[in-house]
Amino acid sequence: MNTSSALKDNVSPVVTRLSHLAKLDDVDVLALVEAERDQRTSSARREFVKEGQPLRERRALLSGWACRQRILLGGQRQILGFLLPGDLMGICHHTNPIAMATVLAVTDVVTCSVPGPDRGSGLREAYARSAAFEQHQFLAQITRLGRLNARERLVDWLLETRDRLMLAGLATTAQFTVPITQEMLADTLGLTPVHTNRTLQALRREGFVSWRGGTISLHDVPRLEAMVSYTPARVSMDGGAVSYG
Amino acid sequence: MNTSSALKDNVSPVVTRLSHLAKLDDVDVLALVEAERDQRTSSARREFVKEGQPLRERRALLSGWACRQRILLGGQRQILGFLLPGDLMGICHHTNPIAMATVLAVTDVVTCSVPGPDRGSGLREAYARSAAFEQHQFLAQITRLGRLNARERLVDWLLETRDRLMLAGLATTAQFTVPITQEMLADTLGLTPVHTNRTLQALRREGFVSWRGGTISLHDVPRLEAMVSYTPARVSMDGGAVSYG
DNA sequence: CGATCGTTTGACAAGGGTCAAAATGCGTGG
DNA sequence: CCACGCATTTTGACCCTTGTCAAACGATCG
Repeated sequence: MNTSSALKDNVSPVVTRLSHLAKLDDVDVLALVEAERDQRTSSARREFVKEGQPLRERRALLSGWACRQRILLGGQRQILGFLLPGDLMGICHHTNPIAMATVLAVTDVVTCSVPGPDRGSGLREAYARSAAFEQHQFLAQITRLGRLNARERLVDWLLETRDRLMLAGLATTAQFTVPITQEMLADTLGLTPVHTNRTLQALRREGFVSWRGGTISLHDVPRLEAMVSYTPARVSMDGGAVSYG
Repeated sequence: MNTSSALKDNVSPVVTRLSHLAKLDDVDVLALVEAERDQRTSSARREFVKEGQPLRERRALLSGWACRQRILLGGQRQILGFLLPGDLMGICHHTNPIAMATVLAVTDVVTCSVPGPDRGSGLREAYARSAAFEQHQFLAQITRLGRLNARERLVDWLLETRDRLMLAGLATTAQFTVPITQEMLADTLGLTPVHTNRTLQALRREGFVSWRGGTISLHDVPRLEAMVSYTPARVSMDGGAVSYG
C-alpha cells in the first residue's frame, strides 16, 4: 500500500499493534524498530516487576506472555490480566511510581525498549490509546467477575483474548495460541481449577471450542458471541477509540 | 502552616484531594479555585456520560456521588466504581475518546470544570496520580470480585471507600456518609441485594459496623482490616505513589 | 392515607468450592 | 527408545456459599 506498510509487514507485534491503534508515520515506525534492537530475554516464572517496588523503565513485549497478578495473604492469587506480544508496560506519567501489581513471565519472554513519545505525535497517540485499551480490559474483567457465570466468563475471556491477539497479528477469527495452564485461567476468571476444567469440558463436549497443544479453536464464533453479548472494543484508528474518562 | 494551606483549608474536596496527591503551589490552587466557579448541578439518576458516546469535557465532582456502570443485555448491572467528591472525570489523552462506561449521578451532584495541566507542573502531577489511584481502585475491584467472599468484599469495600473519602476530607477513620442503596452496593460487589443485606446484617449483629441514615460507623477497624488483610493505597505525596505500569 | 421505594425474612435451589485420587502428558536422563 | 518423575488435567462425591422467588415490613412523600 504505502511506504510505511512495507515497514510494517512481517515486523514485530509491537509495530503491528501500535499501527492498529494510531496512524504512525515512518519516523514513528523507525523509532520503534530502532528501540526494538534493545532486547532482553527472561525465562518463565521470573518476576519482572514486584508489587510495591519502584517502577523502572518502560518496555514492550516482543514475544511470550506475561501476567499482572496479586497474591493475597492466604496464598490465593488473582490474575488481573495478561500481557500479550505487542503490549506496553511500565509507562507512567508521575514521579516515583510504584508497581500496583506483580508482573510475572508466564512463558519465556522477550522484551524490548520503546521510544519516548517525544518524536512524532503518532507515538503519543498510540501510547494513549494503548493505555485506554488496557483500561477497557480491566473494566471488562470487572464485569466478567461481577456479573457473568463460569461459562460466560470463559467464553468472554476467549473472545477478548482472541481480539487482543488479532490486534498484534497473532490470531485469526477462530484460532490462536494460549500458552497458559487451566490453573492460571482459573486464577484469572475467579474460579477454581476444577470448576474451570469442568466448564471447559462442557464447551468442548458441545463442540464450541477445542484446546489442544496450547492452540484454541472456536467452532461457532457467532453463537459464542451471542452467548455473552460480546461487543469488541472500539480501537480502530478511524472513528473514536475507547477511553474510560 | 504555609500560605497555600490557608487557601486549602475548608475549601472544596477537589483542592483537598489533589493536594493530598501532589504538592500544589499557589498558582495551581488558584487555578483550581477559579475553575470551580464554573459549576453545574444535576439531579440524581441523570446520566452524565453514556457508554459508547464521545467524551466531552473534563470535570470534577464537587459534591454528591456518581458511579460508572455497565448494563448487560439481560438487564444486569455492574457498578465499576463510584465517583466521590474531589474525583476527576473525562480526562483523556487521545483523540476521539469514547466513554467506556456510563456515568450516572447517584445523588444530586455538583460538578465543576478543572484547569488544564499546562500551568504549574503540580497539577499535571496531581492528575497523573489521580489517574493512577483510580487505576488502583479498579485493580482492587478485580481482586475483590475474583477472590473474596461476600463478607470480605463488603469489608474491603467499606475500608477502601473510607480511605477515598478521607482523601477528600469527608471521613474520619471510623465514620462516613454513604448515600447509596443496598441494591447499588450489591451491583458493585457482584452479589444479589438479598445476600448483600444478609451479609451486612451479620456484620451489624457482630458489632463490626452500623449503618443508620446513610452514615456508616466502623466499630473495630483493626479487626476489619485484619479480616481482609487491608493495605491502604500508597498515594501520599512523599514516597512513591501507586502506578500500575 | 395510599403509593412507592428500600429493607428484611423465609424456604428452597443451584452454581461453584473442596478434598482426594486417578489419569494423562511431557521433559529429562539413562 | 524407554522409563521415571513431575506438572497438569480429569473424575467423583459431597458440601457450602450464594442465588431465587415471594412476601412482609418499614419509611418517606405527595
